[in-house]
Amino acid sequence: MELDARKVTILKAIIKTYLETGEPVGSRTISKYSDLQLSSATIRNEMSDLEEMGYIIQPHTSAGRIPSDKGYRFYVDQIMEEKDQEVTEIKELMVQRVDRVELLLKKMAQILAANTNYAAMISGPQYHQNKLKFIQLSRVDERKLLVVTVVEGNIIKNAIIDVNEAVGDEELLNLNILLNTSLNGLTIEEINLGVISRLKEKAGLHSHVVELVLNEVAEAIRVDEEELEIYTSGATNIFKYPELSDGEKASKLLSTFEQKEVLQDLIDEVNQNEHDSDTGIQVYIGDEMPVQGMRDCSVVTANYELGEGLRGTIGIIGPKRMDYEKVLGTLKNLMNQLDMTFKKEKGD
Amino acid sequence: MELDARKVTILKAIIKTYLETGEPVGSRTISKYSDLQLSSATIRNEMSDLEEMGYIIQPHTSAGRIPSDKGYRFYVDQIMEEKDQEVTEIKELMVQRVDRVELLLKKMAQILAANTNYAAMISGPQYHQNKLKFIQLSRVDERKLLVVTVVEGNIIKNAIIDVNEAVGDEELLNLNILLNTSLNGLTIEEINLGVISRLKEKAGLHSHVVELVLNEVAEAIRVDEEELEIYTSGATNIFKYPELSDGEKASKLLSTFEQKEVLQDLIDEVNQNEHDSDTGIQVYIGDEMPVQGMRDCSVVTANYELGEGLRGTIGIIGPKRMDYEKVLGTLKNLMNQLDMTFKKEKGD
DNA sequence: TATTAGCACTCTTAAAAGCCGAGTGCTAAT
DNA sequence: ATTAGCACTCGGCTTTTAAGAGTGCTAATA
Repeated sequence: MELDARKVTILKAIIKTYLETGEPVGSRTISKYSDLQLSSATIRNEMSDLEEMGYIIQPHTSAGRIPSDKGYRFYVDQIMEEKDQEVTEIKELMVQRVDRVELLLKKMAQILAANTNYAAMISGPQYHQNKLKFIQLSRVDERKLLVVTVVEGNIIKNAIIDVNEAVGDEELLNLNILLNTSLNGLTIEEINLGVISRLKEKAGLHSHVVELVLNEVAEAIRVDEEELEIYTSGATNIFKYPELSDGEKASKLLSTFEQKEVLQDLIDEVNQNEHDSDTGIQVYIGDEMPVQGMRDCSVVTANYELGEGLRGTIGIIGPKRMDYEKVLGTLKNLMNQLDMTFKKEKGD
Repeated sequence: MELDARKVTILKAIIKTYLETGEPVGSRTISKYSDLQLSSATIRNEMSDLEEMGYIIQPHTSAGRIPSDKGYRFYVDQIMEEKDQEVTEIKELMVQRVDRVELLLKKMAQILAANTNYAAMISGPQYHQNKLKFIQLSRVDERKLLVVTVVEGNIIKNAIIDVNEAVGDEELLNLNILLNTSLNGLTIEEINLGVISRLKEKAGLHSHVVELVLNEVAEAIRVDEEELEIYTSGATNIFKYPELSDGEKASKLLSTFEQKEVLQDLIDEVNQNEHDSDTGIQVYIGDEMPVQGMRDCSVVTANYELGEGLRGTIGIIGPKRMDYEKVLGTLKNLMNQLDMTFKKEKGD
């Protein structure tokens, strides 16, 4: 059977209506609603076809039709091509002074959740490829040193280490100079054994301290990786959608959403796919969802990038009947904003 | 009417049973369950009395009784006196290397939620009275300086500031020395205008930089205050309690729990009361709860202290029929662990 | 006098029955 | 190819019914 223009129109009308109401939509509704002047009987015939083709489903005889996952997929693919703008008020909020990436992400999650009325998640940046920008060693106690590590993108990590040896002021200064001249500009991967042993050699007496410091640098990265920095917001928005908010489902869903590991899995999965590499936006509908326990939902994901190689993932999670247009619009918009903001900062 | 020993026994039995089952408990149950050998009829009479005295309630005629808030209160006060130990496996988890307070708190919330099967919240430390321990200025770009602030308790804050003037290496060194000699050991409040103007004077040429740095120091504190650092975990545990998990209530509750401001209000309230100043543990039951939207719950709060003046609040939120014994035990235990850990570190 | 047995009564909850209406599928007419 | 019309289906809602748990009261008992 052919999916001709009229069928497409009707299918779109069905999905759109369903997105709004959340109720199965019947032939009469479409007959009145859509601009093509057809009787409900005709619509019924078409709907029958559409059902046979797998785009819509009847939850039970004598109910209207609801979109199948395939139907949603069709719809999403359609508007993916069409949409591209729509300016939201995210702009103003972005202007606010943000000095820590963490804060920015938290805020972004909140904005997204508030704007879309769905749940939002944002993974913190994973910065494997990042260059070390700066190391600073300072004494805070007799035998405690503060190690501050700054990597490209101005991500700052602190750690306090116990050293068993006394380190004089001058020695400390030298260590700082040594560390910075040797390591700055290198990526994490580039700091290999060769570099390290050379470093220790030069450090002479205090090679032990160097070792501790390097541990901290590595640790800072490592911790960050396994720490699953994922910010979420608006989880309770799901209560706005009856089909998700009955006890059983809500419980499972919220629990899933609370488990950062699971979200991490989702993000990993998403990053492997990357099939719409243009914008990096992907949509998973229902059973397409890689994560068990969210099979009643859809998720729209996007990759963001803050400056050099600092990239992470955003996800909007909502019911299958989520307003894809709006979500896609909002996301694209946010991406633009981020781009602008960080281009500007870079240009400064 | 007198609350004699037998009434107390019966009351306790009722509450205990109710805590386990979550269902109204009838006279027959108690008659069989409790060790005092009485017929259900007698129990009924006593229950009637207890109801009249306000300790228990009949949700409707011909249902069993459930504890009133007053009843819970009685019960809690009883075991408050009794309990004091019970070692959990929190210990092991605490041993894990924790260098950032933030991480520790997150982990604590998780442990508490997992251990109790209720929701847990922990407020970050509020450190008004804290002494500045150390300031470090470093250059990261031509015109950008990194300001690292360490306060007592090894809380570290970073900020990057733009300076419009070039600052040479030597000048930077001098500024560092100046800042540290002038400010170290002072509390935030002690850094007043007098100190500041003296400082600027000494800084001479770079008084502008000093100003920026001080702004950052202040900002670091301020941000922290309004940033509402509250960590939560186990919100979805409420689905384990049918009386909380019906759509309406669950939604309201979880939303409340998601709003950090509200939780902050709760904590503020708690801190004003402080009536059991011994352990700082307080229990709010039902309508005693300062926060609207959690009136169907109870919350057990405690104050923790990490080292000098670094104090915050912990809350366990669950149904009114929460296992007070366990929660109180767990909390006290955690307090001890914290004390031990930080005493030890201090002694090191 | 305190306790207990017994019984009628109440009220909730669960299941069953019945009704309503939206929506379909099919047929016949246009 | 489209439409009108009609019988039929089936989920959701309300009402009814039944069952069960628990009480309160009274009268018997120790």
